[in-house]
Amino acid sequence: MSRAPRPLPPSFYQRPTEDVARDLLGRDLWRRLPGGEIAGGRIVEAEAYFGPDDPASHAYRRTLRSEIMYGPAGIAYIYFTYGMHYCLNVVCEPEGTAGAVLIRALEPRRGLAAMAARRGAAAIDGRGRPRSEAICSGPGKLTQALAIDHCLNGAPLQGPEIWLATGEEPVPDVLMDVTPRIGIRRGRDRLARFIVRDNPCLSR
DNA sequence: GTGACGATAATCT
DNA sequence: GATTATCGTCACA
Repeated sequence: MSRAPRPLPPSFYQRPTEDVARDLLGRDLWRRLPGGEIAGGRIVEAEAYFGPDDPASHAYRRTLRSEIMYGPAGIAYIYFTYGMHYCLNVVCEPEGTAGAVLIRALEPRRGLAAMAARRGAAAIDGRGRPRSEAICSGPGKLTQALAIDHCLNGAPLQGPEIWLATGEEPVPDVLMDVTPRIGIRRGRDRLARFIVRDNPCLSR
């Protein structure tokens, strides 16, 4: 007996950010692309960002941009950075407490050709086949592959444009690893990056 | 295989 | 005016 895949409910996200980040490994992220096709895959890398005590977090200071991290859980926080890239976060914690998880990498499972086409030459091999380890192996890559931009900032994560689901392939505890976060200057000491060890689709 | 570097614009001081 | 939760390309080994 198979259950229809159902989106993770807001209560999933209304917990300590670190718990959500760890629990997101192995879950599926799906996106209805502008053409209507469903694309996405399995989360293999995620980072937790906290509140006023975390200098790496946008919520270190409460500003117009970071206000969304203080809001209700279960919605998307998408920001633009380096003049070029979007990054996808999921807002966590009860309303009033800041926290979000940055989705950093997916193992592509569906819509590979469409995602690879959006990513360009770097995601296609010599024979024109999608390179699965190059499609969603980074926070900027996966938003490009899935057509995620500022228009989805604040969108609910229960669909229909974007949603997360239980996942068909859970991650065994022995394959989960924790490391410092990537690409930050302050807050490097904190172990808040969660990965599926040795997965070929991790970011660099 | 590694490391340096430029692109490019929103956000904040 | 400085900074940035990134990526692809280019040297060089």
